[in-house]
Amino acid sequence: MYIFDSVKKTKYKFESLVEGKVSLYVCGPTVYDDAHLGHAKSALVFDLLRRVLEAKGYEVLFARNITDIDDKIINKARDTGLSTAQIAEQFTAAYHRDMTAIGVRPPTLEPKATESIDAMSDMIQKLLDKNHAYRISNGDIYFDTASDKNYLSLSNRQSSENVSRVEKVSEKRHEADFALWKAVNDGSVSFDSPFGPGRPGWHLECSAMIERYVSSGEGKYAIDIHGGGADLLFPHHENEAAQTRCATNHELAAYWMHNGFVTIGGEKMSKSLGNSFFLKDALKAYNGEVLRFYLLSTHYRGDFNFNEEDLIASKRRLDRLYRLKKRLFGLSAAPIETEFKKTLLDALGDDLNVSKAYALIDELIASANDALDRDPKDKAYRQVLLSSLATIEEVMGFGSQNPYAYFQFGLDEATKERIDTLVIQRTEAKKIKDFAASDAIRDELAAMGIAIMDTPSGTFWEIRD
RNA sequence: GGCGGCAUAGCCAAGUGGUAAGGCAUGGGCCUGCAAAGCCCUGAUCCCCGGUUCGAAUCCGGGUGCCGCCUCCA
Repeated sequence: MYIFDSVKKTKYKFESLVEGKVSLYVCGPTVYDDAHLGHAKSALVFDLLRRVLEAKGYEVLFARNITDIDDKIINKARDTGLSTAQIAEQFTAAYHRDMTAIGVRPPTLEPKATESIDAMSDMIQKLLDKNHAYRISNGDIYFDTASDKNYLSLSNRQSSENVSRVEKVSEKRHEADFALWKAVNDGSVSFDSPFGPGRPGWHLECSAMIERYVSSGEGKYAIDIHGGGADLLFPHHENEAAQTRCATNHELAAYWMHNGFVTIGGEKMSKSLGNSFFLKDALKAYNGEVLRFYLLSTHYRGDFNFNEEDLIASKRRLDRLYRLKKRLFGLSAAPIETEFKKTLLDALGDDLNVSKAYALIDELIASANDALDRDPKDKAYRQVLLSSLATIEEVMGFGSQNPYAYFQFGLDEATKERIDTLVIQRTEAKKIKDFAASDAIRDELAAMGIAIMDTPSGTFWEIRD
């Protein structure tokens, strides 16, 4: 397994801290709104990484947090008249629903910020004890960036001179110092702590939860891999790393991985730009697996420019996998180790070279169709093929749906029945060689967006894009 | 201004020294009553200039263009 470390900017052979085990932590969502395609991309990338590591035999501890307390959640609660807990609960459920739809498996651990306040208090206390943090008169506690000689080493910034746009607080020792704890005295949402009522700083959450739930203890690093979107490298991950480094005797992560952005028209998709494309809306028009296939189709480190034409091209590519599945429908075989699995994992093991993996899948499909044309009854071949397809489902996370249902995405039962009836009528017409009638029915179906295909085992139909 | 990324056929996109994977679209063939599906065939010398090398899309230097981080952000 090779991984590109986005801090050292080099691809390295991956060696886990503990033989046979991997700890992976990814920054999860702040649950104040629905997930957009950028959230989906990030979740998909690390879901794929986790699947690949597992397929390679590692036992993976995969943690992804839920930030369920934050100014944005408070604002949303105020705007809607709901409580922050209700907002957080609502959008956590929405997040889970959307992630499930695109085949992102639930993480091993999903710690919530509000349930980890004591872990954060512990870390703040350690930082205070070691003089890496200080308290100002209103009760806020700040991290002293100047006290960490390695601060800015993660994001490769020379000095904090350019880090001047953080909020101005006169009592801060340095402009770059960031809040660990915000004291609350006005009765708004707060949590009890040894430092009085208040709320934790965002950067602190991840460090504290990693230390509490994931860290293996006293090695050189707390965890193997820390992941997230490229926009988190600075300041979020820089600050996380500083907190962990100063509060404990270890660095935060042995490897850092950052995924590129989803862009629209070449510009980063973000809430602040107002060009967000919500996953739940995309899911109304497209099968979740199609979105998974599409969003994973290019290398994770590059930016991903979303557009519907490419999405349709991806859908057509995935369609081919499902047509092959139709040809094998109902067949099963005991899984065996295949050469395909080895080459697929080799491709993905090279810093998740998905393009290469997709090419292997395309080639598998073409050769399988060819082989099935020549000899549909070759049992040994079918066993190998079924095993290869099972590998695709397990590692890539797509291809697991019923192939007939896949091609009926979005149709209601009445429409399906209507189509089935027409197909039967057409078959009857064909039987008596009334081609004018059968072609007329085919045209009628085409007008409904339905394509039909005659095969040796019967006539099948598909919805067209 | 500081730091970083990207530029490969109509489109998407692999490929870090030896003469360009894969997909979508296009055109052709086989198959088909005709189609669809499927299979096969079909296209680029890799942004520009210079350099290193027997040899570079791949390394170095200089340009041009686009994007991102530096503020919450996947």
